[in-house]
Amino acid sequence: MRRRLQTEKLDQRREEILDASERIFARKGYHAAGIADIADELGLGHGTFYRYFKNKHDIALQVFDRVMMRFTAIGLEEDPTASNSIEEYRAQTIRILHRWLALAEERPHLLRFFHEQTVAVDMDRLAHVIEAYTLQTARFLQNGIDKAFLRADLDVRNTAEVLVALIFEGTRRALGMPDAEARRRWVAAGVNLMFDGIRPR
Amino acid sequence: MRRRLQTEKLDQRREEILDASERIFARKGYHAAGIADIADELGLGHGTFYRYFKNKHDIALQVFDRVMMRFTAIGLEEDPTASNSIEEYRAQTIRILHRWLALAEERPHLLRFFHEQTVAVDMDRLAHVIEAYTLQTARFLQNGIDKAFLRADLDVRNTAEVLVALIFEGTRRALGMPDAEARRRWVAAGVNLMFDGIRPR
Amino acid sequence: MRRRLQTEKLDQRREEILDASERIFARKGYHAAGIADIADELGLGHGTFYRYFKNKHDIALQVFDRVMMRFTAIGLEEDPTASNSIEEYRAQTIRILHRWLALAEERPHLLRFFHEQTVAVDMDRLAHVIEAYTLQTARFLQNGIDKAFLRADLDVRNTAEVLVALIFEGTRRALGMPDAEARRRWVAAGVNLMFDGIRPR
Amino acid sequence: MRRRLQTEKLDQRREEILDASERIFARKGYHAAGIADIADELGLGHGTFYRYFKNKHDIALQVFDRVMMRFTAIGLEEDPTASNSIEEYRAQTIRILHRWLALAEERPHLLRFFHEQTVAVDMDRLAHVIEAYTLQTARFLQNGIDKAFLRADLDVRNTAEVLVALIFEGTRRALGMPDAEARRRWVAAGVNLMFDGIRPR
DNA sequence: AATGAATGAGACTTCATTCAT
DNA sequence: CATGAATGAAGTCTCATTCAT
Repeated sequence: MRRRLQTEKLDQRREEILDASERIFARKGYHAAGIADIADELGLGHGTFYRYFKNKHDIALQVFDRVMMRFTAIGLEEDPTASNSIEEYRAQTIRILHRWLALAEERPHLLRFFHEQTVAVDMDRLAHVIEAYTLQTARFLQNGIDKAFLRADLDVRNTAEVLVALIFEGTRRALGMPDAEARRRWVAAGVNLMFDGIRPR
Repeated sequence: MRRRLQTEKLDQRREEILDASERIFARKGYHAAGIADIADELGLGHGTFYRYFKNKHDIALQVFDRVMMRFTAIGLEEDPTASNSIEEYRAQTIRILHRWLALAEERPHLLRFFHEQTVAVDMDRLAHVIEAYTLQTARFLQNGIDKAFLRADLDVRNTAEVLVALIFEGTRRALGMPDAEARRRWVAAGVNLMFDGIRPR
Repeated sequence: MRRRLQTEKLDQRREEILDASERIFARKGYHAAGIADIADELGLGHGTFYRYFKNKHDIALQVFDRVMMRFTAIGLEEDPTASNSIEEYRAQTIRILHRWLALAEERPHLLRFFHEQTVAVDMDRLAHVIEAYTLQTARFLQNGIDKAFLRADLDVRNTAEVLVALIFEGTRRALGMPDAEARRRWVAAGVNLMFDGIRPR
Repeated sequence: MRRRLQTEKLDQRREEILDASERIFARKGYHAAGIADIADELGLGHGTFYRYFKNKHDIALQVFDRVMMRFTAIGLEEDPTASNSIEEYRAQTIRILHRWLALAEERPHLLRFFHEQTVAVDMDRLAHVIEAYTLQTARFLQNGIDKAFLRADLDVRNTAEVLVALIFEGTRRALGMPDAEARRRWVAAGVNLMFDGIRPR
């Protein structure tokens, strides 16, 4: 029991360091961020790091993973078979995107990781996250085809990839936008394109 | 004439260094790349750089600009008012995308710059390129609306942004693909989404 | 208390580095002296410097200031109004000069700073020290005139400057002399000149 | 004869480079001055130097020697035995000092060499010049003693050294002064001190 | 004889990591 | 466990000097 408390305390400190690193990495980028910066952010000695993380790259990796997990959770917690009509799927899509936006608005620095930290961490790591997201998106599309509310001739795999690309790059842009209203219009334009394309009906 | 030859030779050396730097930066990223790496690539002394470029950042900037220019040229050399029907526009779009792919296939490392060098060079520089591309895309869309072969209710500005996001992120993915055939399928899926969306007609 | 001890230790190390730098700068001059030389002198890693001093120029400045302070202290700690007769002033002058000599003999490298480090550090810094010394000397002269043991027609300001020039340049020469006896004769010749000139009485 | 012309032309170029180097060294100091600066000053390629001078240090040495020679000439061209009275010697002294000032005023950069280039060139070289000057000054003093217009108990050698120190350091100061009038007053104060000291008669 | 492109030794500086306290 | 002083590898940049043209 004593041991358990000890461990919890350690885990808490570990978490604090991860939080601080997340902020610092987002603010300055991997290379410009120094271990000292993170230490200062917490008022710790920088030697203390090395009790919790092997080295700078190790911290970066874990920060990256944690950020990724937050975003992937949003997509993965939706049931790909829940929608039974195009309207439901459209609503579900918008719901997911708005959750992304909400997370990004709440923690504006998070999204920098998708794109700027790619060099620092394993390229493979990001590829893995993207693959998971693509598969999930494909499940949504397949569900629509099965239930005949999406075009039967859809190239599921590639279209899923296109959509994921759109989501990732889109959210990056979203952060540069001045206000929530602009972001919502952007999402609307994206969803319209996704569902109806640019050709007149 | 003597002077002219001299200058040409210098320009050639300058070009060689830019070429080598492009390769090295693409291979290792800005931070990991050392001046020495670039020097070795050419079999030159590293001091030679500083006869042609002020410092490391200066080289990075110029490499970045050169790469950008190649890609932007592709989009900007097409006439946004050339298409008079949806079929023509579709063909034009596919033509542009295939030119991007061709360039990317020919020089596989180029596209890394769009996304990984953003920290190294001015963020503004990339923003500027993207803005130019977005405006050009908007012209294409407006042309289609004017000639009634695109949906009249299109949010031109935001849709243009969405499409540019799609192109930039899409081409990045394209590089990770195994073969040209896969890339072509990806482009097809993208173009289909762009023109017709996922809803059945 | 713990903190206090820590700080003292740091200050001590800072002082050691200043001492070593003083020796090295005096031995080789600012430009020829490398950070590595100073590090070696102390058996430290050269990185250790940068924990105590911003950069090479910063060290030079502080060494220079410290050396200056030692010499200026000698002149400034005497009371310019203490002497009431020419004999007393002569004695006071000799006392000051012998203190300079003693300091120079004790630390033979110190005086090089007055003349050889001028380029490295701010020219203004030396000018400031000299001005302070000149003013102090002028006070001595004025005291003598007021008490009528010095010539009434003395150009106080300019004569003070001449004397300071003599002291500074003179002490530099003193260092090149073989023995203490030679130095004392030099000082005697200087003081004789100062008080009585070369014209017979 | 052809050979002679050739040689003259070379000597002329050599002289030009020495002139330019003198200006540049005086302006920036030995270390900060680059071979390129001197080359630019003349509109020459910097490789051309190495046809005339072995290396940077070699140029510095020769520039230094040339500058020294100009100043020493002033003192050495006067006859130490010419004066037969204290008034004549005083006039002679003032004449020499005013020639120094005139040279310094005409070429304001020259005097920097006495003091700031000491590190760059051999310390011995300057010592040699100073020794020559001291000997000459001693001859003047001895002449005065022999002819009984100077104090018989003068320590000739040391007083000569003191006077030379005064001249060298004094002229340095003179350069920092705002106008010719200020310089003249300084010289007057110096000469008064030299002849009569500060004690009232 | 003149040039200036190329060179590389050498100097400075940073910062991730270690380890004695 | 925490600390932060010490370290030195690694990287950038300068500039005197050489040498092919």
